[in-house]
Amino acid sequence: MPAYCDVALPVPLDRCFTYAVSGTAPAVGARVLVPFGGQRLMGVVVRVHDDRPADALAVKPVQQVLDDEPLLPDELMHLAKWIAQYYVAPLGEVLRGMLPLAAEVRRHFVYRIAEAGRRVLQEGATLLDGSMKGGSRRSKLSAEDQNSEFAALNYLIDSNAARASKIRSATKASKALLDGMVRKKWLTREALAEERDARRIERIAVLVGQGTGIREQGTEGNELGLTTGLRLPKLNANQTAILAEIAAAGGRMRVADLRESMALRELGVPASTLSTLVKRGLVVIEEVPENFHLGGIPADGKKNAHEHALNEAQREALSSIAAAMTQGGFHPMLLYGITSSGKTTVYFAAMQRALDAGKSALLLVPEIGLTPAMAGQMFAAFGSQVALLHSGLTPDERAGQWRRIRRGEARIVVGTRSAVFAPMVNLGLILVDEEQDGSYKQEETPRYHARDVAVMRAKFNSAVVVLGSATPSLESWANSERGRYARIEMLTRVMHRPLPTVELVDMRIEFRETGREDIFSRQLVAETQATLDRGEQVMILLNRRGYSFTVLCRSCGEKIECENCAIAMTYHKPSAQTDLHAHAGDRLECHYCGFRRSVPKLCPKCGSEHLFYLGAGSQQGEERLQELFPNARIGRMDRDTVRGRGDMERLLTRFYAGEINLLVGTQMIAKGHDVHGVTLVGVVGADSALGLPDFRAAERVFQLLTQVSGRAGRGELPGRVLVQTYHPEHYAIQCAATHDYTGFVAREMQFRRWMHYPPSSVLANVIVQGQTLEEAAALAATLGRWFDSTPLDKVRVLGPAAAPIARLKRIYRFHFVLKAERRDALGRTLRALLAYAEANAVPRRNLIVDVDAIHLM
DNA sequence: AGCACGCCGACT
DNA sequence: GTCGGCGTGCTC
Repeated sequence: MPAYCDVALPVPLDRCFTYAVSGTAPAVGARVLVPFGGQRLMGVVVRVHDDRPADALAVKPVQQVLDDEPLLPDELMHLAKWIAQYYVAPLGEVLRGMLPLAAEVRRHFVYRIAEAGRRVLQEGATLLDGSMKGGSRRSKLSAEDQNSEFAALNYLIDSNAARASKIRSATKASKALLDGMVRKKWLTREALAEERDARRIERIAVLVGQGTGIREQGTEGNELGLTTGLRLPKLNANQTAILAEIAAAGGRMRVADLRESMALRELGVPASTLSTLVKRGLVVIEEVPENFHLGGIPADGKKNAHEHALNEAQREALSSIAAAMTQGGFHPMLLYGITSSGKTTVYFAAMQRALDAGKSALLLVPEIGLTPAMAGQMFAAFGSQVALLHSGLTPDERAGQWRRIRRGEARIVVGTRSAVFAPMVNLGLILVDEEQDGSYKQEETPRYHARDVAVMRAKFNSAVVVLGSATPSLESWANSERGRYARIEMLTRVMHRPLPTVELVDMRIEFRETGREDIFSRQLVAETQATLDRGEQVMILLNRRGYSFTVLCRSCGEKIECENCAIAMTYHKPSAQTDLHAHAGDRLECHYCGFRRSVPKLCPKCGSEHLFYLGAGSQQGEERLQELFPNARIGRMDRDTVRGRGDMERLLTRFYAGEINLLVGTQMIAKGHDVHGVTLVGVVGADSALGLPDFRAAERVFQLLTQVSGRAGRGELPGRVLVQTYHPEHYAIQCAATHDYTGFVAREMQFRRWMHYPPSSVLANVIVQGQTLEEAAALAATLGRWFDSTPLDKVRVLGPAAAPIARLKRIYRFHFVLKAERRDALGRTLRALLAYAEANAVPRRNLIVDVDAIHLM
């Protein structure tokens, strides 16, 4: 019987730890609770063995095995190891990201009184007196806190050990105060961790007498049909109403639903009425683990309903995907379908085919793509087989969904980035919608790209993976050119609607002719007016939020920078009522760290009063549009007006209903909304990104322009797009204007080849950070010396250089960019670099390794 | 990453 | 002389 197991723990260490097991060894893939340092952590067993560790004395025992069977199937363990290797990330941190079951373990500390604490308490009177006199004295504690300390000591002398929350409620002693007492050795603290059932308990009101046949005897007794044989106590109107409600629901009803329904009827039945009924024995409350609720959506949709509506291109796409599934084995595919070609319909049909074949299917969508409308469609089509995984779930809900999927109850899963780890049973199909979307890349360790993980997962599962996009990333396009991905094309819009006509407005000429720096060109103003006059709708993309994105001092030339970041601050005007910010005053805001400050009257650097507000954001755009079109019904969509999920839906609903006929916003408005009344799309300042020091700038601009253009003409009427630009000759702009994806790709590939950027190379960004400029520079120099002195195997290194954002949240940053022709060479170099860093006092926390970085900031 | 342990300044 | 600040180094 194996005596040891290796456990991956969620700590930034590139190794596992060995623990002793007693009795039956846990399975690989099971979670365990283990002591680690002064804490208890949840880890995942990665190996069970009998190899006595070199330092056998140090081995501690596993505290508790949390899963009898592997929680993570082999497939996901394999995937985790691949991610750890590929992204140079600790396995334990990868596994933590895969398991949304943190809610099932409760970690806490218990406090006990120590010898010193008892002494303090005994000598309490005198000590207290003494210290009170010193009142202010050395201790920063207030008299109140000191009293709490004594109260806590008194409390703990009675109750042997207690948790912080308990002590707090009894004595008002905060956790910080308790930890202070631990430092003074008055208390001891012990880390504990234990399993808990994360399922929500739901309360169900059940009529007493139900199931005895009484109810079924029907209406002869009285309208409640439950009185026969029972002495009917006197009931008031509220009580009768509740009983009637439960009876109408068949004698059992969730308490939450009951409340809802009583409230809806405006009966104003107080919650206490139910407890009265319980006390009187007429109703019992059952507590059962919560099941999944569909909120009244029909459980099973019409089978293959979507396939009826398929056009020829869609049918062909579907049959390619279906054929791959039938054939079996790993089939990566790129679905290149122009905007409004109906990719979503194909996804639905393909998922249905997977179900028909007894397989499960996973649909990944960008963060912003999982709208309630989309969720509604999923439920309508697949009913209770659907599980949703998105950032809006509480940890408990997430755990609940995860379990449903793991048990095989949910065979259709829709979710954002981390849903790529959903524990699907019999996975047959993975779909990645908008595969080029940047939100698939996780911006913290492990820095994986969900699209690439999806491809590997499909490979490990011999499944079909479909990457869908109107503007595929260059990486995916290159893979399809090389034949690594099969390419499916859908090049016509549904109903044969024409693509919108795109016209460029050269803002240099506009300035020359008007002599003014207006946000909106004369042409855009005129066409907007004409479109609104025809009763049609307009969307205007203004891809910066706030009012002005820079405040410049005309005297010294400095821009006002954030205190924490090397970033110009954005000016936000006093709130229009559309802003949801609680304190939406006149302010400057840093869009990277959230820092806010008041708007200075004088330049903070030189004291000049000649401050100049530069560049128009969406807020200013809205204001200007209100001046230009006083009769338009204007809406604004950006992070200031859309905070929660519901906000976006509400705004879109109003837009859809025509309550809004002119919508201005940031790139949020470009993503996938299907509003049929839009016939004009205006694009303002989207090309400013072309000036950024970012090798993907042109690709991003092209994608954004294509996406937002795709919002025009989705209904009966043809669409038109006006793009205001200072770079009308740039190929990203030109190709977007002519709907020429392949033309764009050809030009951009050439650039990437020349510069050895992906997909002509593989790339990693290594950021070196420090609290001070000196520290960061010194660490960067240390690594720089390694690069200088080490012969690298087909890896080019750029740097050290100041990172494009040289300071972020008060951290100074330098970076290296590594480019290699081959993946394995890059990985070897990164690992060697980390080894050198460890050996040369460069702490791991000062290094960020970003493999396949999507931006180099 | 936590969290321990250990060395140093501030105040009785 | 003690407390509490925070810099180094380890975690099976």
